[in-house]
Amino acid sequence: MENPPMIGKNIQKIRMRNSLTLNVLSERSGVSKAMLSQIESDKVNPTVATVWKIARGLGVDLQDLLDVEAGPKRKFVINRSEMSASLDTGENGVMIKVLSPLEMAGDIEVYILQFDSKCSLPSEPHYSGTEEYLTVLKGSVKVTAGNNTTELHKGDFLAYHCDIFHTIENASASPAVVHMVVRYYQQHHQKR
Amino acid sequence: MENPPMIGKNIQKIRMRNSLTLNVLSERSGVSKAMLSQIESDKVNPTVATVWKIARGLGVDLQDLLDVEAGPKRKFVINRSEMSASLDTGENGVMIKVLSPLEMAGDIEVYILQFDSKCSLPSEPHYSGTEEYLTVLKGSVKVTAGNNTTELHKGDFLAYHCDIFHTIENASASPAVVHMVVRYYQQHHQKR
DNA sequence: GAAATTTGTTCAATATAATGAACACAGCAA
DNA sequence: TTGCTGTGTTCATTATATTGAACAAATTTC
Repeated sequence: MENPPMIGKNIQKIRMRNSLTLNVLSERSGVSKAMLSQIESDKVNPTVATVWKIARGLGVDLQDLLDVEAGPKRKFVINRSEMSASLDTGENGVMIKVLSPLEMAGDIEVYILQFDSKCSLPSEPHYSGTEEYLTVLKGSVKVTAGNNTTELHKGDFLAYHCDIFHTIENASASPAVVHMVVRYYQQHHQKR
Repeated sequence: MENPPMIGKNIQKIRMRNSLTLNVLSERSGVSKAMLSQIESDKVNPTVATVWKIARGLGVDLQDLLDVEAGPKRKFVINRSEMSASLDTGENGVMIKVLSPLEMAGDIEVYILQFDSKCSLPSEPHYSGTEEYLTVLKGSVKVTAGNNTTELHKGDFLAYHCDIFHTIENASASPAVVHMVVRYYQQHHQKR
């Protein structure tokens, strides 16, 4: 969204579609008829509370009145060879492959984690609201978040919040492979 | 969304997370420091234009400031045995295991797809904005979306929009296994 | 320690969102 | 024609969002 949203036309479109009159919408929403007219012709900058009332009166969600720009559809193919070089985490024995391309960073990221025997991968807390989805492809691992430990074996799936310190550990004598998805609810950006 | 949104706390949370001061955010957004303070303490009903400026200054989308508080934190462990029975798709030869629990349906869903040799899985268009993330765990598959076909081999990763008719096909003579994540951008809601 | 800088908060003034009433223009009935 | 009922638009007033400056409290600097 590059420009301030043009809510006026959206509201009018939805109102027309439902064959509602300004008087009726005014009654249903609690917003004066005059205000509705001025908003629809983009003559004023309405308050979010007012727009919310209108959305309620129309029976739609607030998001529907704000311009939801479709945004460019993305399609990324990452061949195994083009894949970004494996990261080393300082902790030895863990190989991290980033499957998702850089353009998706901060939105949703996909990794393959390869654990040697007897090694672990600690993680700092991510941004609040972030979630991780683990699928064990080979071997078994122990996931500890806070004071909560879960043991996972091949084929198991785990979804958990990761805004606290957490660690993934392979305590067994054989290697383990984990598919991991990190999803950021609100995209983060550079620090000051 | 049943009550008018509490944008104040959301704005403050994001600003704090990025260690931004009111002065800095004021410069970046073009909204006065005084206004920012009052908005964060929910003392006024800001204009949509103002909130949009703030979102721009924070580098986030307008939706992120209006979003209702992120519900209860979830943690799901799905053992391989407890996993929902494999779905049959009508098309023979494709086994679909749903890793993510029912509570996550419509938000983000995780599957393991097992393809026998020479079989395919067609899919109706999902909701607009939906994306799929494929990781090939074994074998190779061909993904066709619209008139666009991509060939993937073991270890490859693919991210693509799936609001059009698309199909995943295993043309080879050996079975294939695919890890698939479906992510719905806007939660769908009831029509009027 | 005191002064200077930075934090976020309130204050009075201004710009403007929001309102109810009056308005203009339609279609429709006598 | 003359009303009459409904549409959406402007008008004058009120309510309030927004601002720059002044403010107090915490932190840094000398």
